Amino acid sequence: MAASAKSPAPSRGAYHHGDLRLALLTAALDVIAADGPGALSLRDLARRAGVSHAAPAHHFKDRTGLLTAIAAQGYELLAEALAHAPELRERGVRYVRFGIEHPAHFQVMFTPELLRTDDPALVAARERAGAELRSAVTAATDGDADARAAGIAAWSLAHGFTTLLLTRNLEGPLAGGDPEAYFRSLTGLLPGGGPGRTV
Amino acid sequence: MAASAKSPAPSRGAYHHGDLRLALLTAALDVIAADGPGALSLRDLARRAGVSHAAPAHHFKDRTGLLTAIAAQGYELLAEALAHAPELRERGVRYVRFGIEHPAHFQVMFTPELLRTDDPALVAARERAGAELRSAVTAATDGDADARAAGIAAWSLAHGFTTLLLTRNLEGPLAGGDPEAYFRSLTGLLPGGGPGRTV
DNA sequence: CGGACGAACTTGACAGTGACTAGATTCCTC
DNA sequence: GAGGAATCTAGTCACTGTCAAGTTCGTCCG
Repeated sequence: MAASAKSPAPSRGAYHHGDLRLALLTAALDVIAADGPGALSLRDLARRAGVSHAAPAHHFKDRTGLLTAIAAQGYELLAEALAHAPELRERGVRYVRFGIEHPAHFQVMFTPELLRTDDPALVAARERAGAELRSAVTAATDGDADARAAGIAAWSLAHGFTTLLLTRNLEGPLAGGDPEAYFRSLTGLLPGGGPGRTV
Repeated sequence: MAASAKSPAPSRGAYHHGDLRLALLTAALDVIAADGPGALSLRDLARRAGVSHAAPAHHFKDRTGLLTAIAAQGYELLAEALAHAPELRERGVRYVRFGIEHPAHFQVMFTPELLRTDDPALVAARERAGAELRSAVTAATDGDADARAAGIAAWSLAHGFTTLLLTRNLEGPLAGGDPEAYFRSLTGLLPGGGPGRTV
């Protein structure tokens, strides 16, 4: 129609749809957040986007490909969220916040049987997020002998809290309160949580 | 659960199969442990047991019914594992051990969208396990004001560690060591871990 | 300017799945 | 023995992912 500039659109060319890949991804996130990865159907996504049932296969080879792309995106978002955080406790809070804001990503990232775990993009993104996690711990413990143990403890605490939260296992105790604030109070029970060691 | 008091046989009557219900459950656990709940197919289970494809429906109404039964059984096993443990740290270790020994149960128990969460048997079993968890915490904190917070911290730590372990996220750090022993060392970072308060 | 090329998408078909129904078989109890 | 419930078979339906072709469009090259 009008614009025939050589600059290819920011997100690939649009043919019948506009940006089908993006539309499929966001629709998939909606479905997963609502009913879990098991409820995901490529045909349903195609229907929502108003394209034919086989169109998704062109962007993601198959169901596993779609989920792998979501996981990779999730690790990138997580790495981004963790970066530039002052110290360990704050990174824990951001870990929890990431789970709350991106429940679909979180769930898919930690369900390995749904993914092509050797996908290069996935491996790279995961490594980036892992580096962020590790740097926070080593900075807090500052070369302590059992820095690794402290890191795993912190990760377990944040991960467990987030998981229990997303599986609706903390609704009674929290009673509608702010999860992040609650988690922040929990971190006081672990060493290295703040600027000064608390143990 | 049509429980007729006259039941003479220990494990229900055997007709064509022997004990189809049990066979289906154990086969399902194998499949889930290997490839996750998404790989579960009633037809496949029937094939493994050597019966027709519709036979499973007579024991479990549908796929969700089977998974709900597994979750309920899981909570019973967990309650049983937690009972009679001396103190909080030991219960945490047993929580981790439960996850290692019953990975399929663990995964299904904490995937609510796969279950009929209002199933009476499931609710009852969950309540039993929850009571065990709570009693361990209150015994350790002994009426402390933030006993609930400590309980959630302990639960988060054990749950997160188990989850990360089962999703193969700790293979690097642990390097084949004993997970239970490793977790036991982590609990030293939390208060109320031993007979005497450590904070 | 026009034709070739390739990417995005459509159409059609296939095997496998879960849910459902009706009917046959076997076992237990009386 | 006969009745009745538990158990299993067989067939159907709508749905799914995947494959193999076609079709339409943008772009580039001669």
